[in-house]
Amino acid sequence: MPRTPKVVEDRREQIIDAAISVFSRKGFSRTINQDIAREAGITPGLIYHYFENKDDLLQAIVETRSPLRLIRSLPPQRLEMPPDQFLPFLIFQALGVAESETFVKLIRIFLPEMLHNAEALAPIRTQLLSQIVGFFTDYYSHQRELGNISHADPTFLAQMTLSCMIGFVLRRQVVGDPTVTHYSHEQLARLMTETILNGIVPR
Amino acid sequence: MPRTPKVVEDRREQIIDAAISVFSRKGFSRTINQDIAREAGITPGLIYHYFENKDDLLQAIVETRSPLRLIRSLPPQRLEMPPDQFLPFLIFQALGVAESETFVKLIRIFLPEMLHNAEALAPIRTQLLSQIVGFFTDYYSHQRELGNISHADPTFLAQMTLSCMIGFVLRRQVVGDPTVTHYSHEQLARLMTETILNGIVPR
Amino acid sequence: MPRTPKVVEDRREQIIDAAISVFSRKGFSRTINQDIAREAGITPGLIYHYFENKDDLLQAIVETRSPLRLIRSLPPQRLEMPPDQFLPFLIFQALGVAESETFVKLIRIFLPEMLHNAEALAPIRTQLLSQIVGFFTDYYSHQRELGNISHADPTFLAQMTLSCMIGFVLRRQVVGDPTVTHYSHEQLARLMTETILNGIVPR
Amino acid sequence: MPRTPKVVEDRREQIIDAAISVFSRKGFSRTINQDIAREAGITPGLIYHYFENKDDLLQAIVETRSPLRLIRSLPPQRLEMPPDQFLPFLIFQALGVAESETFVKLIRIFLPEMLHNAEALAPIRTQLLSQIVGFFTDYYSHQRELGNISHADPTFLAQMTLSCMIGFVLRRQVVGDPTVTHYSHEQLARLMTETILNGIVPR
DNA sequence: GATGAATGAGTATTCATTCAT
DNA sequence: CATGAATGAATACTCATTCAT
Repeated sequence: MPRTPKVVEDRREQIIDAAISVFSRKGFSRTINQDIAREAGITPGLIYHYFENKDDLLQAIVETRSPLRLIRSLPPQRLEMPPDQFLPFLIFQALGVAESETFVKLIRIFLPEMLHNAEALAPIRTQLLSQIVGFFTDYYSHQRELGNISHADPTFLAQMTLSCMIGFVLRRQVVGDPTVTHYSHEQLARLMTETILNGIVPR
Repeated sequence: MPRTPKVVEDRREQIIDAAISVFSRKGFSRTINQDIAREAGITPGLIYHYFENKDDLLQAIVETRSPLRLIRSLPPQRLEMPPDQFLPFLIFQALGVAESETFVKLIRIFLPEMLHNAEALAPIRTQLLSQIVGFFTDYYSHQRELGNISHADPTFLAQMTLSCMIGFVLRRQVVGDPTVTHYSHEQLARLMTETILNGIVPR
Repeated sequence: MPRTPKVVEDRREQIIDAAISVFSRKGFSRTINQDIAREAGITPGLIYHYFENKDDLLQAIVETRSPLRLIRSLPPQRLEMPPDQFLPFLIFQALGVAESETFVKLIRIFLPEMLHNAEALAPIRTQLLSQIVGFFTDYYSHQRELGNISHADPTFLAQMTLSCMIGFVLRRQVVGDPTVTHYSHEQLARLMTETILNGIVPR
Repeated sequence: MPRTPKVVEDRREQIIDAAISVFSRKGFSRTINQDIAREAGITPGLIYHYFENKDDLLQAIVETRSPLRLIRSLPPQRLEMPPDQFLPFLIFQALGVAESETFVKLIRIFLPEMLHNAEALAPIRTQLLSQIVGFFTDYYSHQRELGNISHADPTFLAQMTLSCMIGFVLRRQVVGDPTVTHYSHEQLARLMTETILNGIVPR
């Protein structure tokens, strides 16, 4: 069995992992190749054996570590579950992914680059979020047909659910807002669900 | 009164404004002093008459253009208004500020720097958001006492309202998510309010 | 009177002169910026104040030191002189230019680059030589009309005269062929003229 | 007889041929070992089994592909032929060699290196040209004794004939001068001979 | 013999910062 | 105040060469 391809892949992976760590810590621009090489335990020249240049390395991160595939882990068979059961479960799961060490690293890399290096990260902008919105919209539409929810506009409801989670994750993991870091995932899932379901007007 | 100090102030302001424009467009690291000078219509050397160095210029932006003061525009006298009147008004106002050209520029500068240049932006993290959360908490607490809302935890409700708005603004202005950019501020204010007030469970 | 433009021009010229010296000695590829800077008595970074990059510096040499203008020094009023007077004079003058220190330096730079960096030196290839050929053709045509020469094809005669001089200069200055370096310009002019005029067949 | 040495020779030849192709196209300095390896269908490391380093490979080209041996193809037995028969034949033959694909490649390699990498190519400079000059000198001297030519200085006549051919070849193959590329070898041989024989003064 | 991953010295280029004018 | 030439340290990237496999 061939050994060479395996080695190549491993070293490439290793450099990508090292780059993710350093980029997420110092940012893409502030990271020098020596940082990546040190983290990967290699010399800087070797990076260019596997990648055209620094931008290509970033691109490789986007392509091989893209959170796009995470979407596929969303459970389509649960569309039948009513919101009071499904939302806590889904939010809890989603927070688990979005606040995992790996995912947070990627956010810390992609978010700034999305702002000032737009073209490199177009797929994330255009695909990732619209997939998630689509998933939520499908769920809410289905539940509305079942009579389980009353909301007039499933698409906006999807947008709002997603925005709300993004807002929390951003403040907790990116901004480091000290006023929201103390909630557990369980608490967040329960409190968000409750609010979304019942609203705030007394019944 | 001497004229010179005034001129100095003006020139400082002019450089700060130029820096905000360029930083927000290209990012702090990718901006070179020549960019700022060109935008300000001066030469690079002159920047060093008014600022110690590039970091000091960023610091000056934080100090003189901090959105902290925007909070003071929040209308404390309206605490008595019931949520169905106050929320649409407040959200509409908040979106007007948060999605104003000036504010968006600052977000585009501060968000990445907050991630990878933490110390420089500590005040924003620690003060700005907690003030807003405080404002919302006060409002919701008061309304709860008035019996206008039923929510058990005014603080979490404040957190969620804020996260939701942040999520929307981030996707619209920073990520450029094409699935949410078509809503008008009026629509967003109305739809968000409706959802927050009534929830999604049929009554 | 403004001083700045003058200084800028001088420094640019100085760098170009330094580059010509080093390029002609070591060749373009083998010359590092530190060589040029040392020769010019500056630091390498300053080169980039005046030139985009190394190729741009070569381009500047082509444009500002091009031997194209030397052609204009060819004496058009002498077209009437018969070949036995004109050729020795012209060849002597041409050798004086072509074997001047300045011109030889340029040949040593341009000849290799013409081979392997073609696009940068297109003007020299397409303009310089055709101008010279044109000059000779005009002269020989005119002399033929005057009955002073019998050659059937003035254009080929022009080509041959030029090729002959180029061949001598190449061997003397570029190849360093030891078998031709001992001729003086006067000797070369006299011997070449004699051969061109009379040929080698006994009359 | 062992087979291995033969293979070694073949592989060496193959690398030399590849190097000649790439060097002549891109120049020695601009060629990287990967270029040579690709052209030869091998990997870069293998080059170092057959050559010490890049310079050694150039040296091997000089030694094994030197055009010095081409001289031996010059027809010594024809010294008796009068110039009006011999010159057209000789020039035609010489052009055929000098403008052959192989020879032109070598010129394109050696000419630049001769300028900026002098020591490596000393033999070519000192031997090749003096052999050719010697051949011509012998011929012209002999013909002068036979009374077939009147020229006073056979050595200079040899120099001039050679320079003239070199000038043509240089302009056609190296400089790419568009004003001389249209002549056929036959035309060149005939026109040059005619001019050398008769000169341009009417008889 | 052959590979190609790995090294490390070298080099072009960038750019914040200084400072003489 | 203002300029912009000048510096020099940093840094991305290249490539000849080595060597374990």
